Amino acid sequence: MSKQNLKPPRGTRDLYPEDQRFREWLFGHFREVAARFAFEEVDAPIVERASLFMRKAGEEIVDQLYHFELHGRHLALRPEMTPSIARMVMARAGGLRMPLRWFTVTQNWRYERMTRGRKREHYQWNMDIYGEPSVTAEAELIAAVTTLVDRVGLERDHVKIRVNSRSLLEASLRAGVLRDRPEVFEPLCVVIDKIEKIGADKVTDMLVDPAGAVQLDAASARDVVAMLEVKNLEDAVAAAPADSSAGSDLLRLWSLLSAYGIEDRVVFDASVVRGLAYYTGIVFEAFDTRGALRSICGGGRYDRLTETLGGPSIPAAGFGFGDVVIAELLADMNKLPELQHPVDDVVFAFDEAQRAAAIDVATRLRGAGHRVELVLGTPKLKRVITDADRDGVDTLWLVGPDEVERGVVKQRRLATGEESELPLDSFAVEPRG
RNA sequence: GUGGGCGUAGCUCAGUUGGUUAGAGCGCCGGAUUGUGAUUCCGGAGGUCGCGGGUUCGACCCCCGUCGUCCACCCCA
Repeated sequence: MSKQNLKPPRGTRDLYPEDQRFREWLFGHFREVAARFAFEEVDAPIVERASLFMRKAGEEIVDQLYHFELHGRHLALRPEMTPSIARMVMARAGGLRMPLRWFTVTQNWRYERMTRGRKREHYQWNMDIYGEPSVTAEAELIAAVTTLVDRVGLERDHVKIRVNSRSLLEASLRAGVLRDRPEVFEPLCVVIDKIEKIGADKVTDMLVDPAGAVQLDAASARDVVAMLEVKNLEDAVAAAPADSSAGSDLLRLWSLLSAYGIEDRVVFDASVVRGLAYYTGIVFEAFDTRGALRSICGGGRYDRLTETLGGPSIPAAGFGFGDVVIAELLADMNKLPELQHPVDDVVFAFDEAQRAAAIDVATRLRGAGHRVELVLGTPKLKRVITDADRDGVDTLWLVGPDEVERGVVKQRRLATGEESELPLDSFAVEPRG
């Protein structure tokens, strides 16, 4: 046997019990929030036809796909969940009661460079609404995000959500600088998505760049960048063309968010456009207010995706919420939960002669829904108690020679040290779970 | 992709200006008389110094490559 590298591949993670406990805790909150909003969970294969992801996104995404040819088929690990959901909706579009609310918690893969908060595999919570054209859908989605933020223990001012409308921007540009070239709207969004990181001057340069995809004149580029710097909803709405509903949609959204009581948790930001090509309307992203981390989640309206995939036109909105950035934020804020190995009862036979009796006790407890650790060897009692205490065990069942001879089992409550003896063959068990 | 930092015990790290048997704290295992949780004390296991080459009488240390990781830039959810 030659030596081999036993580390997990770059950008992937092993999850030890303490890691997995955290993940299950987080996923539990994802699922519970989704349930409270009456979303149903769905799933899809982690391997899809590569074309599902390449169709709209272009070559850069292709480079980030984990993809391979097998028996002449071009397959890929899913980099995001949205196309799979769209595919599933399209397949049953005629029979689904709209609007439908679906959520997923899935592992996604992207072959790309790693930085803080970005790995090659990560889990993502997606919530999607299909068949609802009004911003009541976006409002519900944003409310779900804030509910999750609260549930995991973050403070109200740790996270805020930036909101913009791509259709507002698009309407303004089509009435102006893009009047004759509507097709450059998407590349323009890709450029201005960077404004937070590279600054207004560089974005202006890129918009003007004669070798670039947009090629505006200098004055138009400055106008566009000036539009993005609007941080005030009223100013943005006032600047919107009269023939667009984008302004009134934004106002409606704000009034809905106010009804949810979360108006203070969203900020209008005209520079938020999101990087994905399929967004068409409201877009939003959650960020930590210190500005130290990447976006915590992102989403928006994507009314044309099903059409783009060759299906019927179905309005849709949704978001993806990753497990990596939220974990880093919780760590930074010192809000990581302390999670124990969940054990309710420990059953201990002092000696192998009491093994059968101990197994019987454990089996009856397990039958009543208890999580029971049966001590497998015969360590010292002191050790058993110390370990059980550290795991937060509720009850220790002591099955010794003395007890068995008298037909009893000794029950010790770890929290109080209180002990009592119960009949071995007929003790009552409180149901749990 | 470019530049830089790092990689020594399960974890966090020291260390040797190149020189016999590589260290600490925490953790883990065992013990401090007979069946009860703390503290303390004692003892123990565990490392081919990321991996592979090279230089050297001799490499954990120097050089090259490689893998992993972090940061910045780049790119992008």
